[in-house]
Amino acid sequence: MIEHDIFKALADPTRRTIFEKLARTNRQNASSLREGMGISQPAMSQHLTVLRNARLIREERQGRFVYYDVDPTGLMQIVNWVEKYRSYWPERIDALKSTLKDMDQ
Amino acid sequence: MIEHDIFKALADPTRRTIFEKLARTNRQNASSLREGMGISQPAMSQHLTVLRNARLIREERQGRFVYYDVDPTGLMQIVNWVEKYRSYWPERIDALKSTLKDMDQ
DNA sequence: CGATCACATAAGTCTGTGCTTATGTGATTT
DNA sequence: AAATCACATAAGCACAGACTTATGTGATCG
Repeated sequence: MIEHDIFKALADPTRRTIFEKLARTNRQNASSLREGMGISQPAMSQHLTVLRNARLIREERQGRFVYYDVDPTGLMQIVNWVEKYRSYWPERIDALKSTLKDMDQ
Repeated sequence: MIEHDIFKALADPTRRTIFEKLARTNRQNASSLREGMGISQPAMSQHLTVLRNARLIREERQGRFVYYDVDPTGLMQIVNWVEKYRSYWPERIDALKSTLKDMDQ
């Protein structure tokens, strides 16, 4: 089940950080992603494998480097999942959205 | 962090089943939700607490019964999260969506 | 060709969590 | 009031998973 892999992958805060970091900078290899994160090289490698299996990121090998970027497939799977429950979305979506934005502060 | 609670909550297959079951039937109490799920009453109680804390469901106490239904707040938080990465969505969204639908079969 | 690099895999540890049984709590029924 | 119900909480167990150090692998460089 792909959606299971996605939610599992995003349930870990370190992996969400990696994903968000990768979403800001267009393309990065494993080593440069690791900078400032305070985790070992194997830990990063394992996290990247989980994110890749969930199709949230994809890799592009170039010599001895492996570059990563966001894979839209995983994101679209999430959109697909929430849309199954669209009937529960409130009518005034924009109002709720700004409320949620305030909650983040 | 609310989004952490949401992804954690949805990372468990039993909790996704409960949520989906609840989304199909408008309102149900804990006992009737438990039917056919093969888990103990405390397990159900614990799962419902996790889903409620993530604001994916909400409760309405009525005497000794507790009825649950889908809380739009959690769903909207997910929409909010994925929309941060909207720039990565492919141009031909509909095409990808039908591809993903085929993958589910 | 040997050394070094970027990354993957192996193996072990420790914490988190999903489950159970047992028991508590408050509302309802008889 | 006592019994029963619907559900919550406590405590303990077993497995999953996030981390580490050690080592393997394949590409690049001097």
